[in-house]
Amino acid sequence: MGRQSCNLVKPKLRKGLWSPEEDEKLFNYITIFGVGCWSTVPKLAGLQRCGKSCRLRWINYLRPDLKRGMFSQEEEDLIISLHKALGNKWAQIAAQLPGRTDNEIKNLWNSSLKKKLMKLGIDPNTHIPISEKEERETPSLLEMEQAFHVKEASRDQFLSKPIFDPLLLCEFGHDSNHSTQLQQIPGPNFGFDSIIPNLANIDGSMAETVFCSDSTPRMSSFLCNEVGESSSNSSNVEMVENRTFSWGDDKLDSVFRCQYNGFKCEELKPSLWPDQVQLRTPYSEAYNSYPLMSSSEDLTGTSMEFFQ
DNA sequence: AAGTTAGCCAACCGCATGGGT
DNA sequence: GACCCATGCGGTTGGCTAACT
Repeated sequence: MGRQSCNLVKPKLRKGLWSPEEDEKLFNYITIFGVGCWSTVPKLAGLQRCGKSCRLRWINYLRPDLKRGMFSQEEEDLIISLHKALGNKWAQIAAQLPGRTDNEIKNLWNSSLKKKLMKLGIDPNTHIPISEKEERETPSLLEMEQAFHVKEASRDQFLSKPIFDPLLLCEFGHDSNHSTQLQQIPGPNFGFDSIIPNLANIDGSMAETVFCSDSTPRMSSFLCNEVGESSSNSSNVEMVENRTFSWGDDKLDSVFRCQYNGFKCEELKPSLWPDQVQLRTPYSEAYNSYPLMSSSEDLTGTSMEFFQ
């Protein structure tokens, strides 16, 4: 139905943290008269708060049956299994944990449990092991061809062409402070167009909306466009992590990250090298696996090629 | 010591729902 | 059925604090 929030109806109402005096007034009122009509509680209890705020304060903090302190391992396990079954139904989850509030559980989930699961390699949203999930989601070559609209190209042509993803980190150009420099991929030989609309055309040329000069890495061009900047200055692109590749044993163990005006824009996670490379873009929360990648031995000032 | 960053938690906000008129 | 109102729920925000630079 949509209604005005209580503070708009009564603009003089107090907001923010509760003082001990307010807590005492509310606690005394509820212990004497019990929980009834919340909208009348503030007036009767002598509080400059809206009923909604009083209800929340009581439920989340003042209620005498609340359990204080850290969550036990058993409670955490229960929350995880309940979340697996119920999803973000915090009230339903809280109903299974006496003395715990939905808000408390939600906060625990967002600040701690999510990260714990991710560390264990489990997707906190689906509760599926991430490796298994990626396996399910990694497209076949045929799917990739279809997904990227390589309609005219024959399979052989497709395979022979370097695969180009405009968000790949090597597109960020070089960092003079580091020994390894990654520069432009050959322009016209893209195997498929971008997942990003209007960035690269099917023939491999860049879309017209990209305005930065040739000397500017295309990723930053894209980002410049994305944020509607009018300047082609790429100095806003900052390499926040740029460790030297280890190519000697065909193993790549570093992760690159870049920021654009503080916005983390992508990571390249080559843990599956040499069979796959995982890439995260601003458009994908999860890493997507892309098959194969090869490179010339000396990356300095050279291109990287992506092929099957 | 001062500034910055990250984590945590309390509280707010908007929307959905259900009951009463 | 339409409207009003109270309550409940889940997502988000803001502020405090500790850790880090």
